[in-house]
Amino acid sequence: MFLSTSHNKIDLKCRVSIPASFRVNLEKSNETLILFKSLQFKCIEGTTSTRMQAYIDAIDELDALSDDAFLLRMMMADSFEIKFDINGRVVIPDTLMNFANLSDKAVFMGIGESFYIWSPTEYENQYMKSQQILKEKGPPKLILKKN
Amino acid sequence: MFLSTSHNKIDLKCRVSIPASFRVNLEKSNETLILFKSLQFKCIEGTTSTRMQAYIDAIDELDALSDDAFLLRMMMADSFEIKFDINGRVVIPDTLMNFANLSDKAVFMGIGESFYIWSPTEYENQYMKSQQILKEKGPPKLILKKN
DNA sequence: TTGACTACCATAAAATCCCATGTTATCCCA
DNA sequence: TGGGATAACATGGGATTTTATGGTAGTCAA
Repeated sequence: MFLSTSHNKIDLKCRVSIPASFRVNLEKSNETLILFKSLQFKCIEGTTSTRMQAYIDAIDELDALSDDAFLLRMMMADSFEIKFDINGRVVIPDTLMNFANLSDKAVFMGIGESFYIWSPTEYENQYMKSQQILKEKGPPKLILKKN
Repeated sequence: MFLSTSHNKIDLKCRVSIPASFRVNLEKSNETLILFKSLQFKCIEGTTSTRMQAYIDAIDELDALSDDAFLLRMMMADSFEIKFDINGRVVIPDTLMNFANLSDKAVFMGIGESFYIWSPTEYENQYMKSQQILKEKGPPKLILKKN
């Protein structure tokens, strides 16, 4: 489970510390980390290799000529298997730095099975948006059912 | 089951004792504790990791682009897996301290499948409100389902 | 030989662990 | 049923370990 949010610094070599709790999560289940362009937002998404494999398998279920399959294959092409250094840091590939508009700060946001890496400003925007939706539409129906 | 109410002190390191009965509850079922921002109130909600995992699984069931999925992901970002120290205390993350307006005292309120942590004043308000509603509208029409 | 990349070392700040203590609740036996 | 003994609980403080992050040295390839 990837939970919680933290703000870490990106140095001149594009190194960032992955939050310790995320790292532990990966280590416990003996998973390697995959980073890729989010299909929904201007941010990087991180997840386990197992979950990435599930995406790959899902492509085979689709019509091979469909737009969906095409997009998913493109996503794979912009995915990176990432290694940690001894201190729990990773280097963010240039492509992803540019895509997510990252420079010197990164916001890590755990969303359960995976996590997002945002630029601070983009994170701010999305957070505001969620508060707005919550205010207008109330909590997800799922929550009310289970309570 | 989380039941009953208790008032505990928060120290300068943001540590609080989780009421023993809540702790026993978690230990018996071998659960870890998750704390997160309530989507309904200005308080912290505590629950088991199993229950949180159910929410996470639910995200994959939803349309990934829907508002509900978006809000649930945001909820994960404001959730924390919490460890106990040897005395049954936890540290409340800064984000949650601020959100629930906590400083030196916390009110723990068991509500069945989860529990709330309120600031004393906010707790007072909500309690008053419930008494008021009870007085005006009478007791809730509760229908117990037979299994 | 230079430039990019990787592995490793260093350090301050923060989180965590563990011991100590007063207080409250529980037990047990007369 | 009373009351002392015992255990459980809530809380304080200090020692220790992690974590995030800066820097340096080594490696490989163009």
